[in-house]
Formats: sequence, structure tokens, C-alpha cells
Amino acid sequence: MTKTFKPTESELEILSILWDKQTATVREVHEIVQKTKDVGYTTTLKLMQIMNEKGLVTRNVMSKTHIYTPTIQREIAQEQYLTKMIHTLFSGNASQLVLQALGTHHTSKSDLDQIKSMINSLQNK
Amino acid sequence: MTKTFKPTESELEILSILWDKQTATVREVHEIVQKTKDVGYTTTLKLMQIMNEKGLVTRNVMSKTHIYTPTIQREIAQEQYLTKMIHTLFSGNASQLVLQALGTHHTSKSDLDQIKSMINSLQNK
DNA sequence: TGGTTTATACGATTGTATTCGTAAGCAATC
DNA sequence: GATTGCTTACGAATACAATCGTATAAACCA
Repeated sequence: MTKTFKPTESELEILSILWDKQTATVREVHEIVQKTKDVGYTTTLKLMQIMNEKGLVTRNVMSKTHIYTPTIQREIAQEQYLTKMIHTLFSGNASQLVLQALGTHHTSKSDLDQIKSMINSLQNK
Repeated sequence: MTKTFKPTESELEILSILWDKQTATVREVHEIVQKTKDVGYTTTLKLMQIMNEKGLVTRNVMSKTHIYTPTIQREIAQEQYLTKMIHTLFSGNASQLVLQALGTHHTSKSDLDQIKSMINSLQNK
């Protein structure tokens, strides 16, 4: 069973950066965080230390500057939040979410093709 | 400009109940909340009072038992969370979210048809 | 009417997230 | 080898969310 994974707002933001970069130092993360939030370096540092304690990330302490890696797969978080969102915001109706997403967020033609073929394979079951 | 809408975890849970029922008393909400969480009546009451102060809900105080109504449209919340989720969990790629949603959440054949026709109309633009 | 139930109001407590200041170590540089 | 800059560690303050106990009033009813 997957342990309950429940990062805070700020932790999720940091995780999302780590998922994109695979691995990063506090400074690298902080530089990105700073673009949207006005917080001090030690705040980001502290958060990442706490995340380490919680097991949300691991870190390589070989060099003076630690290197952080997320422990949770992005896919697991995706699935968890998707499920929750469908439940609380879409009354459990996944297709409503899909329609909404397609309607208000741009999607390339080839991506649309990919979605169509996925639908076809689902319908042929 | 839409005011920043940022309910807490518990507030969102209550809103989701109100969205489904359109309108409800504290007791009605609490009865549903209790199915998943073991909290006292006054906790739910207090939360809804705070939500009223924040403007997340309005209430009709004509009778002794107040009747609550959500002020925020469910659609606005849907859009906001969807956007945020696509950004932090799907690297900004909406179609990834759609594929994931279709892959892991059941969708009826007629709903799938509806999605297909939506895609077709998007592609014919 | 008097007691019981059901409501709201509200203060207080507890728990957790967020933020930052300060200290201390290390490494490059002057 | 002293100074400067960057790093981590850590305690402490602040803010906010969540929970509940108690008081008070209205409505119900036997």
C-alpha cells in the first residue's frame, strides 16, 4: 500500500521543481521559487530540510552543497490529486474534467490525435 | 478581476457539499462530513461561520436555522484548480492530464463520444 | 409552564505551516 | 592567515487551520 502522501502547498511547489529538474540544490530550487514568491533563502532551505525528514526527498551530502532528489513519483501524485479533484470538484465525473480541460487549455493537434486513439481503444474493449 | 479564491482543505470539502446540494443547513452539511471525518457539530458550524465571514458562502438568517449557499461558482473553482494542477503536476501539459484521467478513471461510452466530438470540433478550427 | 432538544455565538486550545534570524563551517581569495 | 561569500543547522516567532467546550436563546412538547 502506498503511504499517504500529503505535502503542504509549499512542499508541492518544491516537488514540482524537483520533478522537472530531476535533481537540484537548494539554491537552484530557491531561484525558481523566488520568481513567484518573495521569500528568503533560508526559508526554502528549511522547507527542503523538513521534506527530507518527512521522506519526501532524499539528499546527497557528499559535497558541501547538498543535492536533492524527490522520492515520490510524479505519477503517483498526479493520480492522487486527479482522483481527489474529480471527487470534490466534478462530483465524481471524470469526463466533465476532461471536457473542461480540453475546452479551456490549449492542446496541439497531435496531442488531440493521441487522445482520440486512446478513446478508441477504450471503446473497443 | 476574480478575487483570489483559496479555501482551506476543510472549506473546500464543505463547498463541494454545498455545490451538490445547492443550499444546505449546518446540520445537513455536518451529516455528510461526518461520514468521512469524525468531528463534532460545532466544528462544522464554526467552519461555516468563518466561510461566511470570508465571503465563501452567504446565509439566510430568517429562520432560527440558517441556510447556507455557496457564493463561488463551482466552475470557477474547477478552472482554477485545473490550471494549477496542470502547471504543478503535469508540467503545463493539459493533454497529459486528459490521458491520465481517461486511463485511470472510468468513463461511459456516451461520455467518450461526447469527448470525441469535442476534439473534432477543436481540430476543425 | 417547565424541561428537553436543537440552534448559533464565541472564546480558547491545539496543532501545523511558514518564515526568518543567527550561528557555525568551509573554501576561495586577497 | 584574515576576510568574504556561500552553505547548512537550528531555534524561535508568527500565522493560520481545526477542534471543541460552554453559554445562550429559540422551539418543541408532555
